[in-house]
Amino acid sequence: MVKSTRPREGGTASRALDVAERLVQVRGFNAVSYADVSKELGVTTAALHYHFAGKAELGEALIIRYRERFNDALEAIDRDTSDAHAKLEAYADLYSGVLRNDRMCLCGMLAAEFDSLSTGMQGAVLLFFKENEAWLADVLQEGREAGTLEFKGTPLEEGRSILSCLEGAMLVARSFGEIGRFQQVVDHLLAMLRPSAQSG
Amino acid sequence: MVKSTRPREGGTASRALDVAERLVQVRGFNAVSYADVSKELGVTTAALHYHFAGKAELGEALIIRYRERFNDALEAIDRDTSDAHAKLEAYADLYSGVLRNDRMCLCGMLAAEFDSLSTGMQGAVLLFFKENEAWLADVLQEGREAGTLEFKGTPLEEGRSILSCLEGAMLVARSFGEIGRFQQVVDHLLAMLRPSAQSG
DNA sequence: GTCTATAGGCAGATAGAC
DNA sequence: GTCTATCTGCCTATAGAC
Repeated sequence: MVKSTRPREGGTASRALDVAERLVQVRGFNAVSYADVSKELGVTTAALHYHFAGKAELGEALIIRYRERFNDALEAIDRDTSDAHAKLEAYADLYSGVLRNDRMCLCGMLAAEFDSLSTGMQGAVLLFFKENEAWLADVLQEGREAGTLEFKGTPLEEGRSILSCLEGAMLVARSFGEIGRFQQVVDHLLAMLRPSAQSG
Repeated sequence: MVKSTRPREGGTASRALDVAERLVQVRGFNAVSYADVSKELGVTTAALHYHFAGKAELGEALIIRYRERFNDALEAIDRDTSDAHAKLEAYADLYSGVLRNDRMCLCGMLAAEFDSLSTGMQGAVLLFFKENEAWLADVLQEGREAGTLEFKGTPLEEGRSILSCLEGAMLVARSFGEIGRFQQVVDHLLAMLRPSAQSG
């Protein structure tokens, strides 16, 4: 079960998650230590253990909060945007924002380290992906019905492709330190979804 | 400079690379230790240090050999296949093979851990990507001229998109343990390149 | 909630014998 | 080329004072 005991905003637990999130998104989970987080936080590792029983629990809390915030952002998109194509652009912008902060998507990063994670963290990562795919599928379905998006196969299949491509584009673009590489893939993907888009 | 001092096939250095390669592709570089590799190899860590000065040197040798073998495979595709579309299918099959062994692309894995790698390893990873993109660009150019492939933009841009999408598809598919997810993205990408392919 | 102190283990790495 | 032995440092984690 992926529960959410939201730590109080501004409290130590919350700030610990802020620091850990950034470090993990930049270096990877296995390259971040309790000492890294607690030092930057200005407390001892013992204090950190008071808030999170172990590194795995800290990692799980990290994913859960990331996922909740991401879902909030998706709801905001649904609220503010009606056109399906514009929703996809807004979705891609979420990723662009992460990349501009020199970070990788938290769950994309953890997907690479998947086999070395606790089962709790693994489950939380997969849940994040599933919810993203489901949201994308809904948007694609809307767009298809409204005639503003065209694609082969089912909305879920197309959503899965989009998620995979965005994660990969982040991964590679960040290595090169060239955000333009990410945007190019996004433009390519969105162009393919335009009604009657010719491939060549 | 990315030099290649090929270790003798079957020797300790070569077998060490075999073991390390598999472990890194499964767990990630930062979750693999000298002890892990040497233990599985049946030698001590001191012996491993005789062949590779440090973990970074081992890592670099890993990428260099991986890259050389990958380039050999690309040459083989060029030799055995004339149709551009078939070349792309063969290229995707290289990745499928990696995934079937429950592994991630070595350089995709290291791209996630990029910021925690030595500069030598970083350079080798980027070189791998660049060479892949260049090969893809060549194939795409051939296909466009032969009329067997259609795509928007330059061959290099399209090649970069393909590389990113394949790496991302591996990343996500492997987390779910569902190779079918990877194949679905591949089918989608290849379908988009068919001449006169309609998007919807 | 945070601290000091410390345990126990594993990391990468080296010296020197064989 | 491989070994034993060892070093130093960092890791996660805990006990107990404040």
